[in-house]
Amino acid sequence: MPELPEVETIARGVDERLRGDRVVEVWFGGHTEPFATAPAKQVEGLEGREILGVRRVGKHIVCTLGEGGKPRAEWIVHLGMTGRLLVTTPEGPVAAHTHARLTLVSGREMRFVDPRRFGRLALRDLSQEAGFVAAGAEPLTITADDFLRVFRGRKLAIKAALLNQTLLSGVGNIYADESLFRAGIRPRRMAGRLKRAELERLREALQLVLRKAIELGGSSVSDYVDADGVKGFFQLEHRVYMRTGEACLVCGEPIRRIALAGRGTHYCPVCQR
DNA sequence: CATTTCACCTGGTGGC
DNA sequence: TGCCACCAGGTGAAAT
Repeated sequence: MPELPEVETIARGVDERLRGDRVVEVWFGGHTEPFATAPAKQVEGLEGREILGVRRVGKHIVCTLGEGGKPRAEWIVHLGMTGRLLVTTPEGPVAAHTHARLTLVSGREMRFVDPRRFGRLALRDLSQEAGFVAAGAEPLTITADDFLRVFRGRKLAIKAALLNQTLLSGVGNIYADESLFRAGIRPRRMAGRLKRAELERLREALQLVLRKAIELGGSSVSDYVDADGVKGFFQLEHRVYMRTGEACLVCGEPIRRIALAGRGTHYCPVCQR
């Protein structure tokens, strides 16, 4: 489900609602896949702690837990393809595939739901480990020079490069396709062969699309919802993603779909060179 | 090393 | 209706 704008929307929503709240009790479901850190260690880091803040790092949601205002641990949630992080009341019906429930002093509850179980939950004990940092550059604020540097010499398709989280952290399939369309660049072009002007167009298109998507609460293609269960609206602004065979909104040519880097990739053969 | 492919899961859709 | 193939917002391990 979630790329940078969706994760940002959820992180902001959880931060607004739960900052200053305190974890009373943690419940975990029986599936093992979501646990990148042993459940017992996660319980230890969470229970009794105050939520000092919640932020997005790449596609990860980082909840800082502490005592007396001092950070002691980070609970890191990655939503995979179908993960949801919801703030609810304990009485609300529990959705299928709920893997974690955190009851809070305020009487609310935070839930992690993920049908496909590609999502991951981890805990970093800040007395033993450093805080979580992204592997790649931040797409929203990367400078023109750094953007050029990221792709220089790369012998892979620009679409594949955009999806590589160690280069940029946060771009996924929707926003890769949408930014390449707006920059007029074919997804298969080799990253290292793009001209300076093309890469600058791409950076501007990417940042525009990401900012606009955050404003609209993300893209709800099938089942994405924010921390309150509310859908986003950026899917109404998609120009190529999941529009295979439909007319290009600029030139009328049918939008094409190819497989690239194992992902469905959508582009206009006329507008993108 | 850099790059590519595929397995990991459930659920929805569309063809027969 | 049932069955099956294929597809889906991601990523890491294995292969090349």
